[in-house]
Amino acid sequence: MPEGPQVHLVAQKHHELLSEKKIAFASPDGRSTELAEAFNGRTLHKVTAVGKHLLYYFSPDYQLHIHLGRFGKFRTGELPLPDEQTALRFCMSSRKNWVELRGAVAIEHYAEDDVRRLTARLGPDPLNHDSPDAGFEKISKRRTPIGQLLMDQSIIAGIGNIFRAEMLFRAGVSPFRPGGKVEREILRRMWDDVTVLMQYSLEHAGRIVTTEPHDRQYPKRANVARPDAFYVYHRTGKPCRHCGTPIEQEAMGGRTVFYCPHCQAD
DNA sequence: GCTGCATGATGAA
DNA sequence: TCATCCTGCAGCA
Repeated sequence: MPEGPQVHLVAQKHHELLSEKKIAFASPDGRSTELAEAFNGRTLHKVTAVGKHLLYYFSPDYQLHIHLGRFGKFRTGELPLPDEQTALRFCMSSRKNWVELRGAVAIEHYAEDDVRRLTARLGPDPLNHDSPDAGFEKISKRRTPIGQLLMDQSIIAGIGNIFRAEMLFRAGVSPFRPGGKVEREILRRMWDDVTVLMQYSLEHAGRIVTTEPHDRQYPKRANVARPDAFYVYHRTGKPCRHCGTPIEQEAMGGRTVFYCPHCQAD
């Protein structure tokens, strides 16, 4: 499900719901029993996000690291806990609220060093007001297609398949152009643009809308189902909104990239 | 009921 | 580059 903004939104929400509360943990599917026991009864102080990673801070050596992967999903509610426990990986609750987690890739006990290692291997995150220079530097040294580099979390943290496709279209850059062939000025413009798009998503319940104008009215649960939210993502065969050329798709690094062959010519 | 696919990431070859 | 892990749902029979 999640690209950067949705993860940051989860961090905000869980912080509001659970910070400064004593937390009870459970691992109904038994995969994180040990961790649940180690954290049980501790007080949560802060929830933050870096790229697509979540960090729950209890104390320097008791931090909880969660990565949702492609399918991870949270649900929240007020006690009592729901009966349905199918595929339920993890549950955190205060005296008032519960948070359930399914499908996540990582639920881990992090000490200070682990957190340092994580942040060290992630590139700048547009939502954390990082300087993009280190990311630009890496891109300019590579011959790998820019479309693939943008998905690499060690180059820029938080971008996923939707933002990758949409930011390239909005910049008129072909996903196949080698990283080193994308001028610094263009990189800068793409970074600024995707920062705005991600910020918008963060402020609109995680909805991603890259077409203009951004203030169009959308129903609450939109996205892939909203055909006019995107320029190219999942629009294979449909006419480009700018030039009418059919949108194309291609496999790139095991993922599908969508682009307009005319507006994003090499 | 089955199949394939989806906003992710890793480790082996 | 490929196989693998994770869940849910659309599309099909």
